Amino acid sequence: MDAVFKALCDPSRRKLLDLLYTHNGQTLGELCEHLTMTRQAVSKHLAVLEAANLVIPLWQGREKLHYLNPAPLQEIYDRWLSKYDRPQLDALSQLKQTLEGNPQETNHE
Amino acid sequence: MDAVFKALCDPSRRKLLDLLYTHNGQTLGELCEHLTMTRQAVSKHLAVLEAANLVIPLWQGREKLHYLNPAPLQEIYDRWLSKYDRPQLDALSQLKQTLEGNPQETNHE
DNA sequence: CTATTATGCAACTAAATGGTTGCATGTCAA
DNA sequence: TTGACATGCAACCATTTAGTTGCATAATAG
Repeated sequence: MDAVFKALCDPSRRKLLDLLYTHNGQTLGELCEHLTMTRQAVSKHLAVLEAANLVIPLWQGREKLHYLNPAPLQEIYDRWLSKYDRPQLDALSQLKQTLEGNPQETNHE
Repeated sequence: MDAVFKALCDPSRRKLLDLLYTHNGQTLGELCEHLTMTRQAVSKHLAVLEAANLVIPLWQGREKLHYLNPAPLQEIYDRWLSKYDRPQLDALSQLKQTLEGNPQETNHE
């Protein structure tokens, strides 16, 4: 899961995922057209995405087609993000209660 | 949003969020007890989390209480992650169709 | 007032990161 | 077969990052 978070923290890599979202199965060359860095730099980013299993490559002759795999994103949500989704966790409401001197479980002693 | 992704990519910072999830409003010193690095290192991590608005500090005398703010996580999901949640985007099924020679919209030409 | 406690600030270091350039390899087309 | 095209590999560089140590400041306790 660490590899997925690492992969997502770079904006260029998130852009690559967005590009594959709108047009799946693109080659390295095609993806390069939408970024301002060299082909090798894009290739490295794709390697990181592949290592996180977010992109699955398929060789077709001399072309390498890149396919988006959203499964790790789903896992990130299910196993980490979803537990923070409870609105009652909202810090501001808790702060308000703290400032009101209203002691409760989640407060510091 | 970039700040939030950056904040999340470090496992120590995710652990801090988890610690605040289980016990909100902890001081720097309390949080340090659960990590193996120096107080200053933890302090830096908390600064990153504050910059991303994931942690909201509240000074109480000489103690700084740290409160979890899950709102940016919700935003990450709503504005970025949620669009990848459609199962039909699954790369493997697309690859299968590609390999079956079944041309479709989402394919490369 | 003095000690101790909780935190902040600044400088430094090692390692990771994001990018480059140059060259090699394999596939397709004429 | 030859040349162009798509990609990979490796070395290198600059910046960021994650951590350290040392010292400063402010609040509480005795």
